[in-house]
Amino acid sequence: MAPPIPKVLMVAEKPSIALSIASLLSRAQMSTRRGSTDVHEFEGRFLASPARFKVTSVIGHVFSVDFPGKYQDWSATDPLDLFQAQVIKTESNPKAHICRHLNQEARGCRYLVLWLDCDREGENICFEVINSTGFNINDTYRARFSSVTEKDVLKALDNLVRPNRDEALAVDARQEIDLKVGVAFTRFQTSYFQGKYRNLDSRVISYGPCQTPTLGFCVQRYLQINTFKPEKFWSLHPYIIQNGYEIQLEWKRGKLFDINVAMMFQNLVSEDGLLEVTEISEKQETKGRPVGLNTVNLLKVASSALGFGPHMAMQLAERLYTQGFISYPRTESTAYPTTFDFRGVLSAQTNNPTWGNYVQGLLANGYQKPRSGTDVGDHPPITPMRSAAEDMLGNDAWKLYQYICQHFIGTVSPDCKYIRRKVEFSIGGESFYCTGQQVVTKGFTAIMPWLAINDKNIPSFIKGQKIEVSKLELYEGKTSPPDYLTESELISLMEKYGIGTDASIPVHINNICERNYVQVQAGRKLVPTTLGITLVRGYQTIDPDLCLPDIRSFIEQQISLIARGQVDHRCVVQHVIQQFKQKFCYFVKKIEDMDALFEAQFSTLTDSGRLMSKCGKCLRYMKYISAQPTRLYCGTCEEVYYLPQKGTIKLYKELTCPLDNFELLICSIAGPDGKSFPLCPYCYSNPPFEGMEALINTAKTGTSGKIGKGAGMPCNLCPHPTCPNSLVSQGVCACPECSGTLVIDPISAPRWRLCCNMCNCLVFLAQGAHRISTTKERCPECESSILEVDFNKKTTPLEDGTTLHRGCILCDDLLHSLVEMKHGRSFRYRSSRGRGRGRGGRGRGRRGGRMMDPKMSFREF
DNA sequence: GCAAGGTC
Repeated sequence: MAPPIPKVLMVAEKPSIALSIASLLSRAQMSTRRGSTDVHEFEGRFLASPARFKVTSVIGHVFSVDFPGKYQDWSATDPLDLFQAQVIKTESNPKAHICRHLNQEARGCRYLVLWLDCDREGENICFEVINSTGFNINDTYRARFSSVTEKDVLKALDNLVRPNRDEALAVDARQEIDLKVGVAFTRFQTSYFQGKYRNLDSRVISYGPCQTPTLGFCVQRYLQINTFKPEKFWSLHPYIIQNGYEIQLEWKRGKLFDINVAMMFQNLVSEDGLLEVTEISEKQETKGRPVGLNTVNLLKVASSALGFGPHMAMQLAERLYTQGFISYPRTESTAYPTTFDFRGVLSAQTNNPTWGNYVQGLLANGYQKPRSGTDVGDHPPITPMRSAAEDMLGNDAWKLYQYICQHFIGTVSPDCKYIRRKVEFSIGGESFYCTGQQVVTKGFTAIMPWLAINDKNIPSFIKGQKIEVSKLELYEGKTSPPDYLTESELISLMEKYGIGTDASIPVHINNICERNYVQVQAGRKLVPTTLGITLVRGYQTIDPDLCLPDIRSFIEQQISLIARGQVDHRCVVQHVIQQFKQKFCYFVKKIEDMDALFEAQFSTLTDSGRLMSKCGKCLRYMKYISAQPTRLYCGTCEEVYYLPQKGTIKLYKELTCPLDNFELLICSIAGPDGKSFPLCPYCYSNPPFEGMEALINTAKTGTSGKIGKGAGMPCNLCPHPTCPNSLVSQGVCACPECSGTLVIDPISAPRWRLCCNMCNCLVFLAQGAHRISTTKERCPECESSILEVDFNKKTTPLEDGTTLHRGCILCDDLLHSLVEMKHGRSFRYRSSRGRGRGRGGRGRGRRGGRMMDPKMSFREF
């Protein structure tokens, strides 16, 4: 029997590329099935033999690096240890199950062909795929293609190479270095400064080899502005009247910074009084059409002309791309591939109401070959694909699409040509001039009118002609500081210094905004905040390298040694990590120098905040710090207690926690979906019962502080057996929507409600009742806590006009009829499911060494 | 809660 034809697995970097490659190789004769990513199958030839192809893709990196679990606890890890820590690779997107998908698709395949982007990251993803599939390197090939065109794809398949392990290892090195350096500095800074200053409004004080130099650029400009000393200058401007027009002439010397010298020239000129035309020149100038549009230039235009931040611009571009209106928006290249179908792309634009006629003209009269640009070998420049109308895209996306179209049309339009005239004059031994210009060919500026050159007419002169000075002005000016860095300028600087990539530049800018280091102001100018300025000034004081762009270039240059196979990967990582470790140690040693700057800018906890509740340790009042993250500060014990970050905090009836004697607080979240719950400030940060952390982490109350070790246990999660505020006392029944428990909201009167202690579920009870409370009794049917309701005398539903009623909200007809679910789901006793398991919870303490289930036992009704 | 890099 003939051997079965071999199967070839091909993997691309993203689903769209897999689809294109499969369509090209199969001439659209493939079958497609769904998986984690689509798989396209067809028959063809591979290595000169018949073969069956399967083309699928990853979605970017399969893995990312992290520290093992034991390093995840901030308080239990010395950041210094991170430099020596092991790093592990975990799946970047566990829900996508890409690793499993690749492994499954690889089964029964003889060969692996990797169609990843042709850069270091792509090479690294090659090995991620190899590791996920377990292919032997001898059966693994790499296709190198610079565009997804039939010609390129076929050429790549005929010229397969091997994946480049050195380039992949360079990326591994970068990942490890970035992780260790970033996380170590971030954790140290955050822990050091947070909780020390009241108005420090950032939850994380991050450091990163890209984000920090990015911030550095913004602060550098700020410091330039702040230290700028204006200087006076003077300039001489003679005026003449020629053919009835008054013209101001420019001085060849520009400006002078010494008034005496300037006045001397003024005298010379005014004594002469007669200008002589010494030179008349006319020259044709060209303003060149643009090269193809790459991501960085798109982002710059989006920020400076359209008012979209890079983050938003990329989101819009991404959507336009997935909807097929534009080509792939992440590219560095500005050169079109030789095979680019200009006519096809132009033809799609002939119906556009704004530029359709212009495009028809280009098609009829011949469009220009675009300027050469640079080809980085990634993707073609960003161009329109399908034609669109404004109502198909929405306002913002339309603006971006419009620009992309205009830019593309501009690249195949003629250059703009204009005539520049210059007339030079002499008087008293000084030279002056005036210029004018006249457009001959609008060229691409017809379609990109914001780049148009304005005509400026000057009257005609004759060489040797003498003209009287009508007025002589000695202009006094003042040098002015630069303006804040615009986002567009920042993008240029980042590109120039190699900070980030086309895809990550928006992320870094977004980061420094979100961390509250800079703010975007009108005109998309980046104004650093006090925090941003203080951080950078701190680095400048301790170790300026930390915020300079060279820190990135150093890493890049080191890992390039690996990529070129010149130095062993481990050696480089060790060397670089050692350097950063030393910098880190020095930074830690000198942190007080930075702290001095913080002290000057921010108020310490001790001198701020209003008195709130009593500390259980020293019995003195603690101060409430309302700035994020909200917390209590005990000045006597010098302790900080974090609080829920949402809602208002008040003292709760001067009640105290039976465990630690701290006064209880009540947190109320306003609004129709609001709720309130008591908490002990000490227990909230330091849950008293073992095993609570895991539970707290699953509670989606939106209120847990998530700060400090084990933060986030309010009383409604507390399993204390006798405290009247604990879950055990206040819990009523299982939440119908999650695994939590419904608890009485103690201050919800008269709109009585139960709130889930884990999710946002709300259940409204008898409205207007005087009092609703739990009792120690339990419903024999469903084990819910029996409620005691004291109805209002006027509105009581009880027949004899009495007000007191006891019952189960699920099984008691009267109470159940008064229950109303917030989101309209049914809420009733389901008798068919395993009840009576006898796990009576209330009043029960520890059993068999394990914590009592704090969700209470009536979960399974 | 932490970096930077892919992509969605």
